[in-house]
Amino acid sequence: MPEFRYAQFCPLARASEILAERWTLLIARELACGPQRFSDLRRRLPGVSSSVLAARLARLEERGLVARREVPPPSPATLYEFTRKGERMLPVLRELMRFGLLFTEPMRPDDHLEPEWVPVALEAFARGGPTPERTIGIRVPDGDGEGDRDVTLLLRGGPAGTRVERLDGPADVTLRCEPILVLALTSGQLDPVALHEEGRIEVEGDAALLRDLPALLDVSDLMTV
Amino acid sequence: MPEFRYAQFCPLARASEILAERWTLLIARELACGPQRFSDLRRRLPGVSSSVLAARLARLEERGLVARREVPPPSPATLYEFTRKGERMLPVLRELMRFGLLFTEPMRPDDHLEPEWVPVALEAFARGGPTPERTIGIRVPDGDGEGDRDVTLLLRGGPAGTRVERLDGPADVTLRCEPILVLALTSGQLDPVALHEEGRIEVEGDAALLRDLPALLDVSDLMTV
DNA sequence: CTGCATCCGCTTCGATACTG
DNA sequence: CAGTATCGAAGCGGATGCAG
Repeated sequence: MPEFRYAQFCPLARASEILAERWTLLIARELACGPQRFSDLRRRLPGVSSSVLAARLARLEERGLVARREVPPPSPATLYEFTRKGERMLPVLRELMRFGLLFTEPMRPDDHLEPEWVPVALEAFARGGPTPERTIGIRVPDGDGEGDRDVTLLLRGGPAGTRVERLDGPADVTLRCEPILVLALTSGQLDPVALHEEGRIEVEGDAALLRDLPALLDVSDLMTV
Repeated sequence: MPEFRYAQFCPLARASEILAERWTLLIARELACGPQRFSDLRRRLPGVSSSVLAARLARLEERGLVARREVPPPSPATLYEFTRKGERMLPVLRELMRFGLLFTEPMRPDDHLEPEWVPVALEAFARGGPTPERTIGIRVPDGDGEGDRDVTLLLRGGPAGTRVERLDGPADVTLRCEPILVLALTSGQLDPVALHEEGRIEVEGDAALLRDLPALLDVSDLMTV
């Protein structure tokens, strides 16, 4: 299995050899959602071929960025997960997400959208400076087979910036909506009060508090110029 | 000219479509050194074919990330440079450089090393927290045709972190050495006093002050675990 | 079922040659 | 100097096969 190399003594070139191949960064994003099986990854990455996925995982493992863990019976499986070294990719993913906001809209006809991407993305967009002291809960339906488990997160504003916690809990206001609406709401493109009145989102608490969403995140800044 | 697309509504996927192709990130690094001509880029990126370089530049221009500027006679040329939008790539380059440090050593036999990469890399490694209040000058010889112009920079420690200025000026101590030694010196792998005694580096001022280099930068942290 | 390996047709890449 | 043209090689997506 040959591997491409740039003849350059430069950390950027080394990073590009490892990460800048087709699918590799998206595999990393999936692992940032937690350990995944081979078949999970195939389902969550429509279009990837099994041979390429196997090759990428093997390469990441060989580099020490990803480890496999065998889950014993009754439902045996191989889980792929980040090593400590692999977690070093997370800041890279963060900046790529922030950069990519410039090109995210419009949605394209066949675009897939995995609910679990929402918390990972919002972590990347969390504002660093002081933000309004609000706790906003977000739930997006994870409708795999109508099991209707929600992906949940808490956005917690504060003087040291916004923190994202991937769990459910008490909040000043809680929003439940399709993942496709999260970007428009966090950027301020769509008004949560209007959406609530139209019945396109579910809100527990005062929907007007959701107008603070853009203040908690860098989304609107990152989507312009 | 077809373009690859991931069928995913996700900023990371969009960013990967644009940046995670062969050579694109390295082209961006060159533009981070300043405007460049087509032939500059070819020389600084050994191995890139003219057709791929042209295709990448065309794509970056079409995305609004890079602009061309015509320089009028007497020495007419086309310069490629970042747009404001293109400068949004810089944080991505920064994190990739920081990640890539894990895989930078060892140098490979045919590795090229452009002196102008040094200031760009050190900007990426500048420590954010309080650092010793020292000003350290670094000069690396840019021996293109023995013109012996140096690439110069100042590393300025302070309570708000280390700043990197790409210019010459007064410093507590100034180091002049081959670019290949900069990584070993800034990570603390090699001792500047010993190197100075061996005559492998030139120093103006007290060579012992160069032992503060690792404290000004994140290099040693980023190269481990 | 899961976790791949193999084959095939298509796209992309690298090297060289050539042009305004 | 700034690219385009060409062509063999490598990489990729999709389908299929197969062992545990």
